[in-house]
Amino acid sequence: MHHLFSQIENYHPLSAAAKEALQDCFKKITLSKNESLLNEGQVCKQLYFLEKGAIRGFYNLDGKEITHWFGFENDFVTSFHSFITGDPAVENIQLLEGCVLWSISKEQLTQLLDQFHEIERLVRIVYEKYYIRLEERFVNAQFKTAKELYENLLEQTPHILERVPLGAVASYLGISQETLSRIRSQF
Amino acid sequence: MHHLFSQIENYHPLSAAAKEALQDCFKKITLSKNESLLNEGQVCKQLYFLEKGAIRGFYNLDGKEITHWFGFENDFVTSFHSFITGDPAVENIQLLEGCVLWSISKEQLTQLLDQFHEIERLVRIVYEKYYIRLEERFVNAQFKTAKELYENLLEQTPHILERVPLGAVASYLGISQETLSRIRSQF
DNA sequence: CGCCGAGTTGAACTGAATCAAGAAACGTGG
DNA sequence: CCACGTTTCTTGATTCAGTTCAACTCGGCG
Repeated sequence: MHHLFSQIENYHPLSAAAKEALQDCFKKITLSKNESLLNEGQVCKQLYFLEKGAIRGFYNLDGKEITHWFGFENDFVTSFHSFITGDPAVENIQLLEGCVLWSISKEQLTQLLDQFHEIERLVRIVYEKYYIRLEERFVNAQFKTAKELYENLLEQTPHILERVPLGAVASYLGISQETLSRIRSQF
Repeated sequence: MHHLFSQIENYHPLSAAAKEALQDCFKKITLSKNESLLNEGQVCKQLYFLEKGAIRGFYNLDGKEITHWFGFENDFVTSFHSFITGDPAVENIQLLEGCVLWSISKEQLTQLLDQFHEIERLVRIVYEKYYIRLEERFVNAQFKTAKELYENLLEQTPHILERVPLGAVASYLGISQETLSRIRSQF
């Protein structure tokens, strides 16, 4: 739990009271490779903090699995759309490795947001960071060649290439697995 | 100002005190077509609410202007990355039509976030909505043909096609102006 | 009236997808 | 610890959607 809070306080420091309240909510989960956190059609009612391991979010398109995000150590993970709106998720969340997670329910989080201004702030700041991440990825994705996308990945998030099957990386970049394989062989 | 608050309270209702404080901060601005709200290299220190008109955000890539978002009536508008991080913006913000805007500075907003939990919540909820929007657009953009992108635009945001020059729409969709022109002629 | 920006149309080119087959790596049970 | 089947990755040949470059049309505005 130590680690969880040191990461959280990287975003925004918390009072003892707020930490205590959070402590009562977060539950530790350990799952093994290939297990699912969420299947499409379900409503995502949990927010997770990923302490150790790797996770992917993917959806099905014409019989293919399109991975649209990865989660690694110290990432917050959820099916954002479903978690916020309460709609059934269109995506699946699956473990790429055995993982150690901390879980909190939407209900619990909502209560904490009511009770603690500082937790509302924490969440606001986390959103800012994640919005910027998504924006950067979006701007990057458009108007870049497959080779440039690969180079960006190599520079910015090389751990993805090391820990994730090629097919998942390819769909994440928006290119075919064959193309990614060919590009990689040039390096 | 009436209108501004009715829109804001669509996201989250506010107490009289919070509204009063906001009222003191928001300043009305009227600008005409083609004027700039922000140029690349500047730090964006203002958040705008767009009451009337149309705006685009674009950046330069290989001598081309890539429009990556549009703002219309009732949108919040800023150079998000720059506003949050304080880094110089890579993008420009330009009016596509004459606009009526309400402006608040980052400094002012920061103070309000400290004073009012409910404003912190308002902002948090606005972020959620905008994050979901961006996510949807991102998922849409990847793996769709030019024709599908056009059809989506027609269905979901036809006002963009009606109020924006074709070249800007094309770069927004991530396709060339010529391709967009050809596709449009098929309908 | 003639210029200028915006949009259209045509022809050639190309990056990446697709289809197809084979090689390597992986892990599971005998 | 090896054999077999499955999944993952590579390589080749072909095809195609969309880009690029270039010329042309159209409508407004000084």
